[in-house]
Formats: sequence, structure tokens, C-alpha cells
Amino acid sequence: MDKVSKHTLKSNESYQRLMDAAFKVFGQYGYDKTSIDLLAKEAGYTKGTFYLHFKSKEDFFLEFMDHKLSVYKQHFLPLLNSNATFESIISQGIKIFYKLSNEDNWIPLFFEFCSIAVRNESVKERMSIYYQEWFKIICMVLEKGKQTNRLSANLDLEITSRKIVAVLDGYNLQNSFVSNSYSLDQIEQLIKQILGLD
Amino acid sequence: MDKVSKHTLKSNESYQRLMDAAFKVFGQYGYDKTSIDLLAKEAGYTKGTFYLHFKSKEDFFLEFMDHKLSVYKQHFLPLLNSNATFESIISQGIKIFYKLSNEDNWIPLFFEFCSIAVRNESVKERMSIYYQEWFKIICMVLEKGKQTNRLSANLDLEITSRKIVAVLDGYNLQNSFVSNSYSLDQIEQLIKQILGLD
Amino acid sequence: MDKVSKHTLKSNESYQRLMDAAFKVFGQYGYDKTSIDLLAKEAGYTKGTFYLHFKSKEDFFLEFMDHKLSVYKQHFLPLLNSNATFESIISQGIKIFYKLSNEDNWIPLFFEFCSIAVRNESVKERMSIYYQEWFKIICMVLEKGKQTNRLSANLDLEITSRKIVAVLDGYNLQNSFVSNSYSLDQIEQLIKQILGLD
Amino acid sequence: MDKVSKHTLKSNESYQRLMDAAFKVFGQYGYDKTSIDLLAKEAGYTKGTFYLHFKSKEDFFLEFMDHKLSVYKQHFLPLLNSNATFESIISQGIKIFYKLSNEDNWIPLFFEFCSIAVRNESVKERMSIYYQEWFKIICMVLEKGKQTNRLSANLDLEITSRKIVAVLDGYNLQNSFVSNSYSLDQIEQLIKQILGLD
DNA sequence: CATGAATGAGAGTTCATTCAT
DNA sequence: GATGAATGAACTCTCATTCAT
Repeated sequence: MDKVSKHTLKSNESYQRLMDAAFKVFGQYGYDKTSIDLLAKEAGYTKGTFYLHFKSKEDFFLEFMDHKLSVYKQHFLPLLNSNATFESIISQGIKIFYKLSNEDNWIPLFFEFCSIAVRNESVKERMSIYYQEWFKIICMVLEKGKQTNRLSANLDLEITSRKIVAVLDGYNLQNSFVSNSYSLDQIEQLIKQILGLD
Repeated sequence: MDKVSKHTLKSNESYQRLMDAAFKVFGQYGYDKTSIDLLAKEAGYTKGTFYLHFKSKEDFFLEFMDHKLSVYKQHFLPLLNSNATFESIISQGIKIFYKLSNEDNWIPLFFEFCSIAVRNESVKERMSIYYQEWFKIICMVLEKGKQTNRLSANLDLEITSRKIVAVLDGYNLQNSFVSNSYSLDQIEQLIKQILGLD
Repeated sequence: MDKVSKHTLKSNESYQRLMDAAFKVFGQYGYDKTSIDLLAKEAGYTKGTFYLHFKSKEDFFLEFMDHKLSVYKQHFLPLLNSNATFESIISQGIKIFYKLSNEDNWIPLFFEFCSIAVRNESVKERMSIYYQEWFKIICMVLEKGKQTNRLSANLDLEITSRKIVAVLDGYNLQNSFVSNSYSLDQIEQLIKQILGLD
Repeated sequence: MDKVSKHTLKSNESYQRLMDAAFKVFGQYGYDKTSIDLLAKEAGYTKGTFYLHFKSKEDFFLEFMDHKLSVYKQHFLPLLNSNATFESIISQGIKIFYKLSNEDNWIPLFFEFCSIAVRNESVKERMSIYYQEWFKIICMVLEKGKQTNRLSANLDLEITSRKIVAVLDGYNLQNSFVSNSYSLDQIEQLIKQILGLD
């Protein structure tokens, strides 16, 4: 049983504590400037323990990234089974996105993911898969809109979902550098315009 | 050709070649993974030459970033004096953006800027200034649209410019990971929708 | 033998070996010309081990200097409890000083301490403290001379101790450059003259 | 005509300016921590000029040391032809010594000389010669004391001169670290005691 | 005479990784 | 499972020295 498979269970405490520590330190200092020493100490262990569980720093980062993006995605799954009106589901989704985005360390971490993904083919693929899943969830939500006649039957959901993601990502990026760049309302207004709900 | 100018010429050349090399190596490997050794070698010099011109790696990066963002911005300035129709100015702008974005190394470099800016207050400020200038240029273009009655007089140009930037950045980000994520036409269509030109 | 003690033993050994190596290499090459690489190699380790124990070269030097001066001082402490005659205690003290001074590397090392102390306020303070302790020990010895009526009750011990230290340091310095500059007898004679024992 | 011989004349301005700068920067930062860049700049030149005149940093330092020690010595030569009383010549000499010792940078520089001399045979020889000259001057002064019956005819002048130098050097060293360690009066008193003038 | 662009060896320091305990 | 001593490669940065101008 190799190291990696041990963690496919994702059950033991050290795994969780290292993941939590990673969120903090990778977010705060970035991948390169975070030493294993610091990461382990933050988790309450020492360097040695880290290598007991993970093959290398890179290996760990990839696993951490998968974990993080997967957890991120899960926050939106309840929307798929919601009984609320279409408009309120949309609002709800934007609110969740807004809240997650403003969580400490998330945006810096996301840039870190981007920075690394853009230079590493295999990481890029993971990001691509993540985006595809993202589009899919939005498509499923939008489908509800069509079914309830809130959206035009002609709307290309695939394209529309990509537009929505672009807008959300774009606002997020902008907000990282320009303070008070946007409000929840503005995002909501723009997305509704895109959906033809205005 | 006197002594001074020969020395100055040489100095200017090494400065410029280091800047050019930076675009390549920072884009390719990222800030942390790029060593001064590599950067200098890429420019055809040795480490020592680098430190003849710049105080430190960080110092250099900031200067390089300023330089790069300033050059980037300049590509859009001709739009301000264009005599073309409003719609074609918009198309033209998007085309320029699209072309620059697809230049090798630009997107990775931009993520690098983001990654560093988000953790460094002084870099963040530079990014903020850059974004402000960006908004301003777009506002000036949109103003033309108002003057020629192509845009509604009620349109809040400040907010609209931010929306446009968000959309462009967002599509750029998406396109870095999802291949064939969008076409020029799609961006143009979305921006025209935002402007109420559809 | 439990885990902790084995680790601790190893750690103590490398610490001690680095200190010992420092006596040799700092004495031989001086502070600036001694590289951490050389120091570590002399101790039988590599650079990394050095940084396991010490924060920086400067930090290490200060710790080493404290250590060395403290050990130096300890050689004289037995004099304080000696039952020998006052004159023989004085002779004994000078002999110890002479022996320590002729130990390989000590004088060069002492100049190194001086060189650095004179330019660094915090090192200077340590040197000052060291001299004060030095004066004190001599005062305590001289006090015995007063109690046994070998020294005049009028003698200012504080000032006299400083004179003795000056003479010893001065001869040491001279002896570093002028071969056969002085003999033990000459120092002893001068100090006895200062004490009014002649 | 080689580089060195140019300067045997010791006439040109650059020579003097570099010597003056050296006194300041070597005194302030020490040999190793003083860069040629800084030295030249302090003298009002650039690196290149330095190498126009001197073969290497070490070469320059030795020449500077010779120069400095020679100038130092010259301050005492007037004593040899003085018509004052023996006691006042002694006082005068100590005063000159005291004044020179308290000149900014001199003591640190002297330690630098010691530090380097003790590790370099040829520099050591220069120091030895300097000390010999030093002893000689003092001997010549003391001879006057004998001729005027102020000193015992039995006094071994050679040994006495060495004692005096030891006392002066020793007090100087002490004074570098222990503030208010000694006064002119104390030195004078001790030296007079050594001479049997008390 | 004087400059300063360029070099390259070498410095102090960090850190991912290994492994005996 | 957990530790921490040890390594060595790689990094940023400095500086004595050279030489074309």
C-alpha cells in the first residue's frame, strides 16, 4: 500500500490538519515561499511527519488543490435540489460565490492555482475539469429556469454558463486589486442582464 | 561618438535586454522559479550585470511590471483618437485585447502579477492604479458612444467600464484552462449586450 | 537509551564540534575570511548543519565569543581560593596568562574580537563586561595582599587592577609582532613594581 | 615605469586623497567590509581610478599601512630636539599619544593592522620594524633623562622603552571597550613609576 | 587620467528531502 | 506514527578585477 492510497481514504487526522494548514500558509505565502517546515508546524507536526504522508511538496500541492476545488464545488450542490424560485436560486448562488470569495486566503490561493496550472499541463487539466464541472452545475440550474419559463428556450445554456463564470471570475480578479470595485447587486444585475431576466 | 554616449548606449542595451529576457523567463517559470542567473543568461549577460542595473530581484520585478503594464496600456491609446464608428472602435479594442492576451507568456505573466500583487501591498497599489487607468480609457471610449447617441445617456460609464474589464479578464482566465472556451465573437456579443447595443 | 537522548547527544556533539572548529578557523583566517562552508567542513559537517544550530554567522560569532571569553576567565578562578602566599598567587596568575596567550590562535582570535567589538556596539558591551569581570577577579586577589599586609592599605585596587590588565594586554600585543619581546620574568617584575612589592 | 614606482613620489593628488579616504573607510568598516567602490567614491574617484594607481586591494592596504604608521611616528620626532625639561618631554609625549589615540578611526584601524599583521608574515615584519623604531625613539628620549641625571644610570633603556610601549598599547586597548577606563594622569603616573621618577 | 560596463568566483542563507532513532 | 539531525543543491547578492571607451 503506497503513500497515496493511504490517503484516498482521507480519513486520518493528520491528512485533515495538513490540508487546513495548507489553506492558510499557501494562501498567505504562496507555493514557493511556503516551506514544508512551516506547513508542518502550522499543522502541529514536524517535517518528518509530512514526508510520512506525502511523496513530495508538489505531490501534496496537487492533492491539496483537488481537495480544495472539490470542497469549493460542493458548496453549490444544494442549489440543484432547491425548491426556491429560479430568481432566488440565482441570487443564492451568487451569494455563496461572494461569501467563498471573501474568505481569507481563498483568492490568493486561487491565483496560486492559476499560476501553477498555466505552466503545468497536468495541473491545467485538473483546472479544466473543474471548470467543466462548474459549467455543468450552472447549466443544470439554468435548465430549471427554462423549465419554469423564466428563461428563453432559445438561450444556449452552455455558452451562457461560460459567460456567467467569466463574469464571476472577472469581478473577483478586479476586486482583488481595486477596493470597493463591485457590490453583490452589481454582479446580480449583470448576470440577470445576461440571462435576459431584466 | 563620444565616450559618454558609448557607455550609455551599452548600458541602455543591457537594461533593455534584461527587460526583454524578463518577459520570457518570468512568463515561462514564474517569479520564484526564475533565478537571476537564468534571467541574465537569457539576456546574454551574467549575474553581475543584472546587479549593475537593479538593486534586487524584487525591485527589478516591480520595475519590469510597471514597464510591462504601461506598454500594454499604450496599445489601446490609438482608440481614443480614432475616427471610426463607435461599434468598430469597440470591435477594434476587443481585437487588440484578444491579440495581446494570446501573445506567448502574457497570461502566465499576468497571473504572476496577480499572485504577487495580492500578497504585497505596494504591488497591489500599482495594480490598482493600472486598473483605474484601464477604466478611464474605456470610459473615454464609451463617452464617444454617448456623444454619437449610440449609447443611452443614462448608462453609468464608470460601472459599465468595470463590467467590461471584468468580462475581459474573466474570459481570459477561463481561456487559460479551458481550451476553445470562447471566440472573439462571443466576447463581442456579450460586451454589446452589456452596452445595450444588441 | 531513549530517542530523545540520542538526538540530543548528536545535537550537542555537532554544536560542540562547530565551536571547536570556530576556535581554529576564526583564529587562523579571521571572521570575514572564514566561510561557513569552511567552518562546517572543519567540524566535519556541511553548511546546513551549521544553520540547524545558529541563526546567522554573526549570531554564531557572538555566541562563540561569549563562550570563549567565559572559558578564558574560568582559568583564573582557582586563584581566588588558593592558599599559597600572595606573591606566588601573583606569579601563578601571570603564568596562566602567559600560557593561555601562547596557545595557538588565541591572540589572533583576540584581535578579531577587538576588531569587531570596536565597530559593533553590542559586541563592545560584551567586551566591556568581560573586562569588568577581569578587573574584579584581580581586585579580589589584591584584596588578599592587603589582608596579609603584603600590599599597602592605601593602594587603590580598582585602578591597580586596570594597570595590571593594561600591562598584560600591552605585552601581549607587543609580543605578537616583536619576537622575543619579553619574558615572563619581565612582566612579573613590572607588575611587582606596580604593586610596590619590589 | 610600473604602477608602484609612480607612487614612490607620493606627490600626486589622487594618492593623497585615496590615503585620506582609506583612513576613514578602513577605520570605519574594516579591511574586508570596505569595497574598492566605496573607497574610491569616498576619495572622489571611481573604481577604475583606483586600479590605475594600485595593483590590488591588498597592495594598497600595505602601502596605506606603511604610510599611516610612518605619519604616526613623525608626530613624535619633535620630542627628540626639544629643549624642555625631561619630565615635560615625557608629559608631552604622552599627550601626543593620547591625542592621536583619540582621533576618530585610529584605534579601529590599529586593530585592523594587528588583525592582518598577525596572520601575514610580511605585514608582521612591517609591524615589527615599526615597533623597533618606536622603541628607538623612546630610548633616545630616555637617554636625555640619563644625561640630565633624571634617570638612574642603571636603567636598562631598551627594556624600559618596551615597558612604556606595553603600557600605552594596553591602556589604549582597554580604553576601546571600557569607557572612562583611564585618564592622562593615570598613564603619566604609571610611566613615571616605571621610570623611577615618583 | 578617468570612467563604468562587464565578469565570475564565492559569500551567506534557505529548503526539499532522507533516514536513523 | 513521529521526530529532528544532516545533507547539498540552489538561491540572492557582493565585490575585486579587467578593459574598452
